Amino acid sequence: MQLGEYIRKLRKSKGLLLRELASSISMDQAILSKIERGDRKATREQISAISDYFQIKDEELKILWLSDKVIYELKDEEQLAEKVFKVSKKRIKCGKS
Amino acid sequence: MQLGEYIRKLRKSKGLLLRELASSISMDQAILSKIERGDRKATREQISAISDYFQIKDEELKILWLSDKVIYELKDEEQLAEKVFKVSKKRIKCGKS
DNA sequence: ATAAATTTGACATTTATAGTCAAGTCTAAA
DNA sequence: TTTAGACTTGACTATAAATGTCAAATTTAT
Repeated sequence: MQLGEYIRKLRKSKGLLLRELASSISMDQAILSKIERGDRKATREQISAISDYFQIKDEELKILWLSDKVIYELKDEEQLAEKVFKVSKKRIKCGKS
Repeated sequence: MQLGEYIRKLRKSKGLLLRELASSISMDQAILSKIERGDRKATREQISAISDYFQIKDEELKILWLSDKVIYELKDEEQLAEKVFKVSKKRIKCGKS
C-alpha cells in the first residue's frame, strides 16, 4: 500500500471530494491529486496536515511516507533490498546514523 | 560501517594516498575526502569506479551506498525503522515499487 | 620548521523539488 | 450528445539540494 492510495482510501471513506480535502488542508488540489496517484512525494508538513484532518496517529502515514522514500531509493536494486535492510538495521541499532 | 569508512579502509589496505586513488579514478581529491568522511554522498558512477579499481564485486559497495541513503531518509525517525523496513519488504515482494 | 597529505570552505553550475494555474480528460446524468 | 462536475495533466516559476572545482587552511609525519 502506497501513501497515496491510503490517503485516497481515507478520503473516499469520508465521502470527500478531492477539492474538499485539498481546501480543508490548504493544499492545491492538483498537488493532492498527484500525491494520491504517486506522481509527487508529499512533504512532512502535508502528511501531518492530513493526519490531523482525519484525526489519525501521525505514525500511520509517516510509515508509508518513509516507506515510499526507501523504496524510491532502492528502485532498480530491489534484489539487494534484504541485504540493505539488514545492514541498515544493524547500523541503526549501533546508534550510527 | 559507512560507505566512506569502508572505502578508506580499502584505500589504506593498498597503501594508497587519497590523491593517488582520486587521480586513478579521475575524481577530485576533495570529493573523495568528503565521501570517505561522510560529508558527501557518492554517485552511482563513483562507487562503480571504485569497485572497478579495487576489483571487488560492485554489490559490496552498492549495499553500503544504498544503506547510507536509506539511513539518511530515516534520520530522526529511527524508532520507526523496523516498521518501515517491514512494510517496505512486503511492498517489494508484491512487486509494487 | 617544513613538506606532504588531507580537509575545508567559497563559489558556480546543474539537477531536483515544490507550488500555481489553466487547460485537458473522463464520467455520469439530463 | 451535451453539459457540469470531478479529477488529471502539463507548462511555468521559484526555491532548494546536489555536484564539481579550486585554493586556502589544517593536520601529520619527519
